[in-house]
Amino acid sequence: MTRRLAEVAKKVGVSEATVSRVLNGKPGVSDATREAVLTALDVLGYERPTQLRGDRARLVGLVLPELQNPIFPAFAEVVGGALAQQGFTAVLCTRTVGGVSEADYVHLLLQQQVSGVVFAGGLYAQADAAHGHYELLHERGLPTVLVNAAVERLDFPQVSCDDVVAAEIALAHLRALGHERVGMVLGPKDHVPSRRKLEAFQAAGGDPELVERAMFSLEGGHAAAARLVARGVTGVICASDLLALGTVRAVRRAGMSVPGDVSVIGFDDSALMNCTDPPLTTVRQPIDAMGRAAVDLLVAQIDKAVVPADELLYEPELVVRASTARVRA
Amino acid sequence: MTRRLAEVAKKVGVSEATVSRVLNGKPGVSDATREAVLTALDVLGYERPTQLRGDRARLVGLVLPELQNPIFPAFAEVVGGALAQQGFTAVLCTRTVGGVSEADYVHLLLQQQVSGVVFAGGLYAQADAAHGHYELLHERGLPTVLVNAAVERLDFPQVSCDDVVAAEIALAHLRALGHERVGMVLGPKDHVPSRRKLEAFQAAGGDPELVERAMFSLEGGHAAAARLVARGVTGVICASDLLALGTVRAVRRAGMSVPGDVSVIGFDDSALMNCTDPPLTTVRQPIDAMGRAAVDLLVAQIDKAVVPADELLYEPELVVRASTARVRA
DNA sequence: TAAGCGCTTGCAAATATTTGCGTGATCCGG
DNA sequence: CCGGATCACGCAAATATTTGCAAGCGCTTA
Repeated sequence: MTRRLAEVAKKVGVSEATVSRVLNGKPGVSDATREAVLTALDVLGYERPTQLRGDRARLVGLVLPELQNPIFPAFAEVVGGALAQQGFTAVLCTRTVGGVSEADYVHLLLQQQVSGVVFAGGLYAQADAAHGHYELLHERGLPTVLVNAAVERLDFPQVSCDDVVAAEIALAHLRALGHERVGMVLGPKDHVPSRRKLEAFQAAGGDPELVERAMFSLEGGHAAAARLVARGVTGVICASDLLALGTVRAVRRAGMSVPGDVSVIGFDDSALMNCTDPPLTTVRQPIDAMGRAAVDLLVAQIDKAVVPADELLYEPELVVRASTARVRA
Repeated sequence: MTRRLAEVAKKVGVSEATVSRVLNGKPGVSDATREAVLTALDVLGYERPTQLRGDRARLVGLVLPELQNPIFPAFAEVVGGALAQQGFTAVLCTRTVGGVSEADYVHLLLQQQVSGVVFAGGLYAQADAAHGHYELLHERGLPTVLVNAAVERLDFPQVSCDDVVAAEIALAHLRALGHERVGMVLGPKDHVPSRRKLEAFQAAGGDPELVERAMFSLEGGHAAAARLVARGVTGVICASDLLALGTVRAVRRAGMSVPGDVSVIGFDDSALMNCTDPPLTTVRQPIDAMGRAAVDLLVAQIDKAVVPADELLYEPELVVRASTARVRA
């Protein structure tokens, strides 16, 4: 099989130079010609030399809801590193105020011919309306992994932190310290991890009356926790560290102290939570292991392996610092 | 099949010039003619030729040294958002342990046919060795902007925070509080912003003997600050908030308190620095303005405008919180 | 070490698109 | 019905893009 490039060139009726340019994605080739060459390439079964050549770029979309919460950069770092080791590059997609929506990003990634997509902390805000783009991915057979973002109806492989365990150990910790009136500050109503935590909380005997919802921000946590504090809770379990920090602020604003009057537990154990005032007791997600698993699952799909659409549950662990204490007598 | 624009022109019975004007939305075409051309365009399935770099891959590389320091995610969010508004997508490139090097990322981005690259906090660690990939970008004429990462020899447009002012206001603040023995914790020796801060510090009468270097991490700050504390400083200016947090830790480890015995000033004003213990006095970089400026500069280059390779200096401001206090009598 | 092969690349010709300018048509107010 | 202003549009020059030729490069083989 000599002159492979020449052969293709002949078939399309262009010069070798042109085929070469197409192969390397060089500019200076019209779209029509490029298309023709690409087609001929496939027809002749030309084995596209390694890497991204004319082939799908070795890009992977990493869709995150935000970067404000330190857990997401941390996760991006893990996933980005793991992907790099496998020869992929992460395309970071973050929603911004007035910016691009998650669905827009999916279209964009599709256009960029990404090899796969990892969603972390997905689009809960419009749980019902906006599943269209997930289905689109599914139809196109594009490798996809969901992290902490269970979308029940679709069967993508999923990697999650076990929210049931998280809620249980948090509640158990507070109970062991003698707390009876324990409240919860969760994310939006359709945020699946929050919903799961709520269920576990109730199942363990938590009072569903003492549950507040908030946007995932410090300010949101502040507002929600203020309502809880007004109702006399002595312990608060939060769905993120940021919410916990907001809760601390709300407690203080009410003239009380953490953990003197109210104990606060966060979730994630994101960076710097041991530098806060007070150092935050929190439930750590094993993001390192989760990120790696997500990448493994994705790469397996890209390599055409059949990956079961199961949900891998990772066990969280309690990190006790100084925002929880024995309940005041 | 040739003369595609001509073909359309013939079909409608107008000149190529007119079709061209319609295509580009130029004035000087009657509504009726415009309509006719537009229709013919659809009928013939005309596809506007796309010059590769402009249209095919509206990607922009965003190269960051890490994501651990909250300033980088914050910056990524600003830049990503600004790019999205202009119709570009950010490809996040972060160095990771044992992962891809900055030079590797440049090659990768080049292969991806990105429209441009933004470097933030660049490759100072090998100031002399590793400029090759910058030169490569320069040769290829790829739009590039450097943020806080001055590379003197190359002429890329640059956006930076004014380190001289930063050092001056930090030192002035400590002096005003009566501090005489003020030390500095900087980044690696060839980190340009650190070098500039050092120069300004000395120029303002700071003692160059009381300057320590560290890797940009909390632990690095801890180690460097410990040496300073042992030499009896009462104030420490740090080159990042993370270093400052490490410094706080070092002070406490030495059995002293912040700000009671030692005042600490950070740099960046990254997120959550008002939740730390103590809330950190720090020099704020206007990252929002800087990120936007970087994107504007980049897009201008992509649009073929001539952008002067100047360095835009942004003025930092002091944010006084609770890690600085009057020197102990 | 030379020769051959497969591919890449500089260059210039060919081709396509945009734009400055002028012409002729049309529209108005005398 | 005329003169002048305005506008759409084509001509052709200017500019940009596409493509083939052939030289060049790096590799393997003789």
